[in-house]
Amino acid sequence: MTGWKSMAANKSRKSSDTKRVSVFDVAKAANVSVATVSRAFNLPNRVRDDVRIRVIAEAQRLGYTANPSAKALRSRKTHIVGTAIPTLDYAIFAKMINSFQDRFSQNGYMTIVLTTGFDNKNIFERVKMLVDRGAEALLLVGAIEDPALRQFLKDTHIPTITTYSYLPDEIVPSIGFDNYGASFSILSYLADLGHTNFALIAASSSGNDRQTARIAGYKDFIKARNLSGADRILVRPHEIRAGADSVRVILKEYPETTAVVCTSDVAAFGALSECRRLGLRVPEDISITGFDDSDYDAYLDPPLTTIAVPAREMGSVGADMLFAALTTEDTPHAVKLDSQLIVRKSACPPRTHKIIQ
Amino acid sequence: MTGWKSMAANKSRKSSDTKRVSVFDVAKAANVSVATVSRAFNLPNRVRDDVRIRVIAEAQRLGYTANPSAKALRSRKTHIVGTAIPTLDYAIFAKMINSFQDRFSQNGYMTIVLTTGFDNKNIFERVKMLVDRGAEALLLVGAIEDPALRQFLKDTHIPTITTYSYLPDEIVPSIGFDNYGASFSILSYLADLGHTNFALIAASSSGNDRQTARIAGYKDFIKARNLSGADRILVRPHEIRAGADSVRVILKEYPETTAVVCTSDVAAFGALSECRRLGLRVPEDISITGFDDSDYDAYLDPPLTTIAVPAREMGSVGADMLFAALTTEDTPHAVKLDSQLIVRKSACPPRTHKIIQ
DNA sequence: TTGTACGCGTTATCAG
DNA sequence: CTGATAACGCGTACAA
Repeated sequence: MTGWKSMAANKSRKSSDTKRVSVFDVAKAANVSVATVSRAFNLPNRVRDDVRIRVIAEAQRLGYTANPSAKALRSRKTHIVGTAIPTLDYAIFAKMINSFQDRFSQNGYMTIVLTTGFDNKNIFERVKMLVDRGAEALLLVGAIEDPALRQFLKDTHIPTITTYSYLPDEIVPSIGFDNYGASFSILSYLADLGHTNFALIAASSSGNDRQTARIAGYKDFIKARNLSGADRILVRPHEIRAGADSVRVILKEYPETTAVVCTSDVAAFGALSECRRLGLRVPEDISITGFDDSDYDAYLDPPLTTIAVPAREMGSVGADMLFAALTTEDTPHAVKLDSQLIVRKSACPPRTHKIIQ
Repeated sequence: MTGWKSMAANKSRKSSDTKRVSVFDVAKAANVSVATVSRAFNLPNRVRDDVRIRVIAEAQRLGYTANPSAKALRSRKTHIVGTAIPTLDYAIFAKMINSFQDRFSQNGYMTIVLTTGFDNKNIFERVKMLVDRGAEALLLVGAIEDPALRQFLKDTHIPTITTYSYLPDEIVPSIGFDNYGASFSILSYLADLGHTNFALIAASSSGNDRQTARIAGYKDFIKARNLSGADRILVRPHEIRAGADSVRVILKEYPETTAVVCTSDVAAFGALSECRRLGLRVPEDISITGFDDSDYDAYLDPPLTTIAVPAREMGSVGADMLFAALTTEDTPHAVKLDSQLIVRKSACPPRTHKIIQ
């Protein structure tokens, strides 16, 4: 039990009884100049083999590791990349960050994550924090809604990409999929099944272009096909409970509804569970669809029909894109990933019978 | 479309056409020395009011923000905290990191996250990465299994805490709950219901003290009460599918089993779903319990009886503990959080009938 | 209260 | 291929 705590109590010197070893120490030990030590690590082929080997050996023996701050100060490279995402509590973001971080760390970069909530109108402050902290590149989510942030990005030229939405007209490269089209494809599937009466459970679209696009896709499809339900839209936070509440409202207010479309799996899950609690059969009495393709969707009762979102891929290829940008390689301006309709069992042709309410 | 890309293509100068403004620039603009500028920000009360105001104003106007690397180099404070966790893909860790990061960022610290997988025997490398990168403090998960890491932590005295397990004898402070006891409490509940034939679905315990403790709790309880199933233990990764596969094996190999205990909710969820697929009723035919209390547990069919894990709390009070340690305040050596048995509907007294296999 | 000057640990630029 | 030395941008004795 002689951990750092006993040390910390000793106010005189905090965690540095044995002062950190620097290039200087290694230089002395290896009988070379500091410049050579630095080169031995950073430009290995510009130092004679035996010297390099000796230097590295001494460094190893002394336990030397370059001070990242000094390194960053001099080289102007922090090797830190910043990410601003709505939340880690939501599986798709966690999944994306997980693969992003995993991939980027292979390039010697560390990932700082900052959560911002779902409304992109207020992320400027957070993003500035990130770059003030030395982030060399940025990973964002969705469209850049704040004009101030947009201007900032233009001015500073800091490599940035944005994810989840395919945004060919955005000022920074994007990697994502067509949220509008995804809505279309799921509505199209339901319409082909024979549904004409829809309802939508969505999250707030304020500063959230993914929700905005999904909702727009829903509305436009319905209008285009002359179906009904274009304004049967319930907006609630991304929570299971919200899905449950919403479906109850739908059943009561719009009993003609035969298909409930959700812009997230959690909402769909809540809706599913509430229907069961109410004694309604899904999909026989009512069809329900999700969005995300969470791991558990396939194991639900009934298995959830949904849209598969390439979360992991956005993280890993997003990392590659950003790294390419960092190294001045050419980067595609926008890459469009597929979002696939996953047909399972939570939707079927509309009921022809009455449901007891 | 004049983002950073067009700039990056211009190899001559990357993202710094307008060179960063420094204390020097502000000093000049405000007609004071650099020292005063520095003081205006860091020791505000040691500079005359009107001067300070002028300096801050000029800084604002020029868009000055201190270079974090220079600051860190000089002050020996990076304001970065490192976290090494198994994965972000698993909700409880994501949840913990989310609240940790949220809390710590309020203290002006940035959080670097590095994933390590579930086996703590190999995290030393990753942890060293973190401190080499300037992490002032560390958040780990579970017992410190690697002697090299243990020694490293002792030598460097870098503030570290470990989470998820209550570990009063660990060399660093811990915040977590009694995993062993949690197993006991769920087994106890099932035994009181009348169960005598158990099976366990667990994850690998290699370098994972939480699993080790939960498995030990399971075994010990069964032996202590002279029940059966102490060695009916299936070890599979934390995946839904693994839970499904496992329960099938149990049904086939150990048909006498009436209660399946899982060390994670995902496993339990998979087991639940597989039972349904097999036409078995839960809990009438077989009882199943989970571990974690994921958000969706309450909405499952049947709602899952499980152990509630204080993930969010571990993150936020863990952040507080670490911050206290960083500021040389006294820190409790180990804080024990509650893990509560949440009784829902996935367990009941054992069947008295035969189940069709 | 303010300014001068030094050093934090590296890397980059020159000579040699 | 190697060594001396000048920055990098900031905080802080010390002196004024």
